[in-house]
Amino acid sequence: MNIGELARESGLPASTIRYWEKIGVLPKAARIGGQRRYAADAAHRLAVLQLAQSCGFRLDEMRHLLHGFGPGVKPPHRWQELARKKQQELDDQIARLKAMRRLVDRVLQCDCFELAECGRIAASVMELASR
Amino acid sequence: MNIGELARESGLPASTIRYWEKIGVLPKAARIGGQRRYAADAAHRLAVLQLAQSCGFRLDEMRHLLHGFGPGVKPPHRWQELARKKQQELDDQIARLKAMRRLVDRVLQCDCFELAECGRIAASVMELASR
DNA sequence: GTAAAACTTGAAGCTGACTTTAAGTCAAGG
DNA sequence: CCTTGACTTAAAGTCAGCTTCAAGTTTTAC
Repeated sequence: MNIGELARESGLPASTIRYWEKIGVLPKAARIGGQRRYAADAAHRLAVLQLAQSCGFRLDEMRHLLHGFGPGVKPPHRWQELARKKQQELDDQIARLKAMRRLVDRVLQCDCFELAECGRIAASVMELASR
Repeated sequence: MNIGELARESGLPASTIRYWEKIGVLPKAARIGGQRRYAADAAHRLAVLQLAQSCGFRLDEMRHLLHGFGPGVKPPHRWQELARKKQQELDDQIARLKAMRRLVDRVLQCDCFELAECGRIAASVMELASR
């Protein structure tokens, strides 16, 4: 499989695949005549990376994700610290977004002319300040 | 009030206040001897903007937020479209994060050596692909 | 009156994650 | 064999949202 096919299969632009390889998120691909060749599971690995990315992993965190795989070591074991930390971050982020959702609700119910005299907005501002 | 006092009151760096003015998120402040002077409610307006920002509004969206205020028009009315759209965005993002949380859970319970043979990860990837 | 602190501006620099460009190399079809 | 399309690289450009810098001006305190 060359990079174009992998791009089509994974839904990522080829430029992104090259970029991920360049910064070490992907291992260096084997070359034939200078061009990258990928095994059949490459798309699967990319899918895992896309999953990780959409789970809020940054590229530098993702660099460590695929390294664990190999004979003798169960990767999830290596992932545990990373994943638990990320779980906490996700929980925090969900809580924050829910708070935002409530604030937007409250502002929508507001009916006043002046910012300064708006109790709902003031309350929201207080709530915000307390985080 | 000069920019330094406003910075202390709002908790924002002066550089950010200047930047927000420059890109039109804040109206141009009145000047005395070339230096910005602010009325007492300026900090409150900044707080509203910080609130909006932490509700996920980007700066270009925030540009419209303070415009509604003035005699005769209730700002929340103007905000409704923006806010409802943002509510939808927030709901989507919350749903996404919850899905991510489940996926990280699942990966943590995984116990296999190879990506390709991992049913849990594969299932997560499917779930990802379906969004 | 003078020195320090705070202000002013425009421009450049920063981070993260790419995308685009330029100039060149390789591969597949006819 | 030749054209066309896909590939290669390094380097520069992009976006958001600032921060930092340099050089100069204004205010404030003594």
